[in-house]
Amino acid sequence: MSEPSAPISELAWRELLFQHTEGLPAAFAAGPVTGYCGFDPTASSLHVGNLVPVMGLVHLQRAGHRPIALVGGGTGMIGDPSGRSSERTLQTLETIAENAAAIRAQLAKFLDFNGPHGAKLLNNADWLAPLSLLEFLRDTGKHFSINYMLAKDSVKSRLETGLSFTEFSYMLLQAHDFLELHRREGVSLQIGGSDQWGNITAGLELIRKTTGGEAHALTFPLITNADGSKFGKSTGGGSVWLDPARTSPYKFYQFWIGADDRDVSRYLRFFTLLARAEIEALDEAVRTAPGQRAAQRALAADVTTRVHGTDAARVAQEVSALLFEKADPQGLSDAALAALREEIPFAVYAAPADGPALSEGIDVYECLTTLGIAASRGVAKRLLEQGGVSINGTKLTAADRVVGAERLLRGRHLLVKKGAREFGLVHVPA
RNA sequence: GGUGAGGUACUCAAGUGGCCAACGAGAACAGACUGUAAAUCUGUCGGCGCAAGCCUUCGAAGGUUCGAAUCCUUCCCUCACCA
Repeated sequence: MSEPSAPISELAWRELLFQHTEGLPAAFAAGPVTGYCGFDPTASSLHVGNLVPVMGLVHLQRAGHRPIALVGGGTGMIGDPSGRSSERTLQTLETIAENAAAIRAQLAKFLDFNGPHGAKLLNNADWLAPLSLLEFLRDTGKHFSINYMLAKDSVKSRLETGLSFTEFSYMLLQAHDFLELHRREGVSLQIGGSDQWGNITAGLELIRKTTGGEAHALTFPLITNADGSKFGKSTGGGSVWLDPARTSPYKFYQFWIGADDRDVSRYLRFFTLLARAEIEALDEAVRTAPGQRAAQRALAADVTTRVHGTDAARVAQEVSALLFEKADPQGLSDAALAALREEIPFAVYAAPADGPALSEGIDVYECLTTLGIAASRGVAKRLLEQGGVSINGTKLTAADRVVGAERLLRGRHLLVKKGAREFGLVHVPA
């Protein structure tokens, strides 16, 4: 690796810099800096909204510094009031431990754990759990005035609606973490979302008071969507998770493909490691040929590959090409066919009692109704008459009510399509 | 509790004895166009049926009639005004 360089300029052009302490550029210039970022184990998976701080750590490492990801197994038991309008529900110890383990595994995909500035994953439960209350009050609490704590935005905004002593104490725990990491690992930088500024600076304060050492803070901007919706929600409204069991790689890929033209340039900067020249070329492509959506494709391919791996990303692309770009279903890979079954309605065909026997062919009405694509046979019929149905990529007419078995795809499958984007997959037993 | 108005298909809303599966608008769906965008234009829009046609619907249940969403009875519900 090259000499540690300041990631400041890199973060700046990527528009990832919200604010940082004054001495940070000098600290970066002086040599490798160890920086950390905390992740709440409130769920068993990270979601795309967590990706900004994750990428922050990645940039730190790429610039020759040493990143530490801290899973909040201890603080997760308390709950950060920052950016929250109401008290958090506490979670059980077991849930938090499980979540922490799952998040660790996801973070491992982004960071390099080998080499002189290899990343490290820590859990603050390791030192917070054994910490005694008296010890905490003497060593940490003593350094903070209530006035100081009340002045923090995270607290101030909650004075009206109410805030428990537990959540009020949160910033001290986070400060304690920072100090602990400063001592154990030589950490001198904490990064996080812009809402973390208050908590981070509490840590700087504690480090300065107890050790006289200098430490720094760096925060990222809040991600916004151009249309005013909340970033990280799928069209259905649910969060987009990194866990493939929660959000399939195909849906994950589609989330990025669907990025608004007005957002895609920023997202490329935030979430990919593409070089500046490449991203600027894609910006240009959005301006000159928005219909190509080259930027969205690049974004989706890059992020999906990093999170789910090359194979899963390829399958997601293949399925997307089939469903949205009229790719030939005959060329579908087995993996894509298997993925498809999970994404679109799937049914096993049974010849209807009053319809054509299986030997005569496959009844299209039956396929449409059992898949739930058409509410009734009458609707199915009208669809066919209007040219709204195609099978394996070929448009059917009113005369094609029964299709021959020779049209089945590998594994005796039939890809049924209604209109532009509603699909179903039928398996026809031999 | 009293008086008045009303309950029609996904929504709004016509229809007051046969021409009503029920005007019209919106939504939705399909086709053309398109960028997995938006707009626009065309078509469809209770079920079964290739069709002729049949079946089930107009708050619910009964009744009158050759025939009812439309008339009568009872019941249920909503809204408005008065107390």
